[in-house]
Amino acid sequence: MPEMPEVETVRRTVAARVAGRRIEAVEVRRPKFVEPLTPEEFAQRVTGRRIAEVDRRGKYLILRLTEDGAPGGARAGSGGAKANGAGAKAKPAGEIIIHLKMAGRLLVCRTGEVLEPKLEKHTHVVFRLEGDEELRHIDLRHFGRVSYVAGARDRAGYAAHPKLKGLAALGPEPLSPDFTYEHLKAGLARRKTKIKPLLLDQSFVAGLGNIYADESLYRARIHPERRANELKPREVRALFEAIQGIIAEAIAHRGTTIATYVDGEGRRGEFAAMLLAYGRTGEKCSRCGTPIERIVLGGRSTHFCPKCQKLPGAKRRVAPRKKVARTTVRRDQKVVQ
DNA sequence: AAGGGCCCCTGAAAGC
DNA sequence: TGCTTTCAGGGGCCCT
Repeated sequence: MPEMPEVETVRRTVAARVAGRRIEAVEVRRPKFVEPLTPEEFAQRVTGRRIAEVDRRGKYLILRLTEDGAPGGARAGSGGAKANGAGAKAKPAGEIIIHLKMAGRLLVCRTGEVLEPKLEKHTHVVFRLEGDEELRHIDLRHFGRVSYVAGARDRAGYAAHPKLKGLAALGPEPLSPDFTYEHLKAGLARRKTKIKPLLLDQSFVAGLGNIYADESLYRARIHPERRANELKPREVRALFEAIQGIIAEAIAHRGTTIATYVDGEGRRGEFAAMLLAYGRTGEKCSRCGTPIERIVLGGRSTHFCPKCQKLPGAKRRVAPRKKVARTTVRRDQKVVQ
């Protein structure tokens, strides 16, 4: 299930293969994927354009197109797509925006290459490129979307598209300079919701999905049902570092393959072996040996260590009244002053 | 604002 | 063995 590290891995592998190349033809096999455009409208807008670069925001992939004026320039080496555009100053001509949802793939294939039947059956959009290769959107679950926006590429432009409200509302990238400890602290303080569902909220932080939310909380030793605004500064700090650490490590390992995920060249990710909580129900916690538990939060399976990730309040059922009262008073006085 | 439920959709796994 | 049911999951959307 592609989350940010998987989508970033797809971005890198796809960019290295398609950046700078012209789209010769488009085949839309399932019209619903390009809605609200019709297959004809979608093909007409995209055909003949050049893929200047492949970008990413959260879990969205963005193919930036230019008019096919200048030759594609450098064939985007290992450095990725962003370095492109130094030579040719072609005009921006719109963007193809792809969300893989949970089972989507973006594969670079030779033109006409026949894949296994299951993949052929669920190939929904094919971009035929110059140079005898094609970029295929394959989705076993049919949840994904391929959208087109003209020029704009700003939040307002995305917000106007019926399928891109989420992109328009994305929060900061976890590895970007916008995502700071202070930002996280302030954001958490404003919310009373449980921390796990909040981490899945793409407008809060972009790119975390079920796997990395669980892993981040596990690493930070925070129970998934803790209220966001009740986390202590130490815990917020730990969470901040856990999120950045996990995401960076997962990208370095080219993502996590549980079932179907592969990158733009069909390779699996290697991070699954390093997961310590997600999918490890009943297995021993790597820190304390307690069996990992699974609960459901906001409709998502959630994995955690009940000993390392405690829920305060659940166990101090018989607190000595005197002490509690005194502590409260003291705290109140401090706050008032 | 929070949270529950539903929906999209298919394949795998579990149940019978 | 084979058929049927359940579940998983990203994220939008509606309702309370």
